[in-house]
Amino acid sequence: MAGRRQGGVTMHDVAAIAGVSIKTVSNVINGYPYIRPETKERVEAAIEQLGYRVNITARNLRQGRTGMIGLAVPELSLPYFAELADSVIRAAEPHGVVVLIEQTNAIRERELEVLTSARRHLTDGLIFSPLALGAEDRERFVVDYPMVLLGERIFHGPADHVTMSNVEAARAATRHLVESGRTRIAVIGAHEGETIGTAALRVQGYRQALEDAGLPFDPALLAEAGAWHRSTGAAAMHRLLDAGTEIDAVFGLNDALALGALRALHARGVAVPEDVAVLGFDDVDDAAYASPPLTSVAPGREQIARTAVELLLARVAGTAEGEPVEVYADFELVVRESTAGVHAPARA
Amino acid sequence: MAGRRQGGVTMHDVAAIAGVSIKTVSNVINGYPYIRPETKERVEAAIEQLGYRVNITARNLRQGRTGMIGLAVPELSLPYFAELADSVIRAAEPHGVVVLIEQTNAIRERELEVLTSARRHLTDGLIFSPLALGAEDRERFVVDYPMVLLGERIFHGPADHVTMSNVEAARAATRHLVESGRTRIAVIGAHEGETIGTAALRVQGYRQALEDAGLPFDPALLAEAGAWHRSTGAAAMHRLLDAGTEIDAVFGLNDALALGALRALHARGVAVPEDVAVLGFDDVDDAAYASPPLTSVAPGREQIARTAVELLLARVAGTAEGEPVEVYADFELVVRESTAGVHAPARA
DNA sequence: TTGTATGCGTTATCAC
DNA sequence: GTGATAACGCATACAA
Repeated sequence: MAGRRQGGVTMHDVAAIAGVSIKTVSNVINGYPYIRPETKERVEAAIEQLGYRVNITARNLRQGRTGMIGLAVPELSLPYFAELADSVIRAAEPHGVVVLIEQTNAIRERELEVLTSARRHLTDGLIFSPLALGAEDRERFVVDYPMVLLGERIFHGPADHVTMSNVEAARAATRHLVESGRTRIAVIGAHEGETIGTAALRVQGYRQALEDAGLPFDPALLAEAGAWHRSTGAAAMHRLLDAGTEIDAVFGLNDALALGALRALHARGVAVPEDVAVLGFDDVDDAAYASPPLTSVAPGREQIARTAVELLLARVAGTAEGEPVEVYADFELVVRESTAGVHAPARA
Repeated sequence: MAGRRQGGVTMHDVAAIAGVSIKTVSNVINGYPYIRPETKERVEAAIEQLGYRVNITARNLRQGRTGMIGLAVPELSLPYFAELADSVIRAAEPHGVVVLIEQTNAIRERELEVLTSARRHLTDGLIFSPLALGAEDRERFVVDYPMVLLGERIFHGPADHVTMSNVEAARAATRHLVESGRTRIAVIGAHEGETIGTAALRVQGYRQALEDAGLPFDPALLAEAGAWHRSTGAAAMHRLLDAGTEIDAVFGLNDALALGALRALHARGVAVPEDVAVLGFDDVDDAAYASPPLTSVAPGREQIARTAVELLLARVAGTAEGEPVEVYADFELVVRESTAGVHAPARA
């Protein structure tokens, strides 16, 4: 018995029972309009009786499409990507498309493998959020299937790209801190020497905002954090405090970092927002429930997901052709308690 | 050009270039040992030259297996399920199996749809964590494909089942609170009138622990929360505080509820753990980074994922037959600051 | 060691 | 309106 699973009942069986040809069964299933009602009923009865379900694999082979798209992200344990995956699945649903999720763990080899895997033949297209590959790998992204890139690793690449205005968003976030009287704003999550990627763009926005306000830029306020997790955010915050650097605000380059910093500040008895304001980026669900609730930049996740799915499916359908497009999703600064109040300048 | 994507190069093309038959190409790809080295080289060269990749859909149709399993969960935005999905994907990987995630949003119709969808033909089996369906739907779970159930909605059902000892775990958690001197322990997330499901089991463990300690059970300490989100946890906590119920500990039936309660306590100026201890369930990543860090029950997520995948694949391969099995994963109480210190009884 | 031929379960192209 | 029949791309029994 260990062989015949999944019913094994085919269109032929249905056709035999209904006393019609296999083509007619197919017609009924696919909603072909010109069928005599009684024929249709007979077929439907047979389908019901046998518990028949179409074999999608066979249909896929025949049609050359699978109704699946791939989504490659670092890992679902990271709330941002879990929420992104949620949004992508929801966005694909109305199109009758399901999502195959692949985790790369931000490992270079795995990201390369995603691009060339035989699985690419199993999906109609790929939404890819690389974290390890970058501009220097540009030619690896030249592929023969529809792809939409997310994030800040590749710009003007060979594929459609959905991203957000990181520089502008970070600038607006920093401006918000400046406007509430903060002058010694630390940044957690910097990647030294990097000129491309999320960190670099957000630091750039931060510096622009300082410049806008006529505030000096102090490198001592930049704290490194390779992986953007809470633990690294907390560690970086501790380092800043240990170094005795004067600080009245912290800009975590993502929420995990900011929440980690929040935790460290709390542990050290630093009051938030009274002594130090904290601001994050991504507006994950957690942000609203931190103590105090975390001010954060909402990157328009739903919009990013929807846009990515639509761009991808348009390429799949062949309705979109030509040059890759670049879409910037809208962002919004969500102000909460962690940056509340007007601060008296550190040095009067 | 909007038609021929994905190369469209087949084994026939490779065979033609290599000057061999399609069978030989197939042999090379599938690692058939008895091939003359020079033949193999020629084939590999042709594959390289044409950029050929096997069409998995065709292979699937031929072999009657897809190398995919389905994972149906409420939603990935809930950290517990995001982390579970992560673990399932990782557990499937060494078996060369990928995971198709479907979200049910805990909606009854969608959970039923998962069971009967044509997509079931696309996966070799299903790992299903229902939240809306229950024991009364037992016969809906009688299906003709391999399935492993997760959670606490169905016991002794028609499919393999991986779960945890909710009663024991809740009992151990409550005992921990009792042992640190707490006597007025509120529970957040109860589902009134429910006798089955996660909430009922955990409340049962809570009551057992009270009984063990000779403490009375006070219904006023049970706070309802339909959906187990932070917002509902916070709301329930506020209701308890508003009601003036005397409380020196809170047991959130999951971490989201506990974190919401933590937030509410903080907002009301109640000190944790000094005035009120807080304890959660699931040990999601957030728990360790709350303020204060949240004591929680770790439900053995990795073990659950691994066991589920292995059970499922054994059924798929036909190496496991016979009656459904029921596996209880190990749990562990992770004690953190939110329950620290020994509390002086509320009433001396 | 390699080639030929058949079928997996659909959909599509024609006839009828 | 409906029915034969040929693909879709691969794996495999059977030959050679």
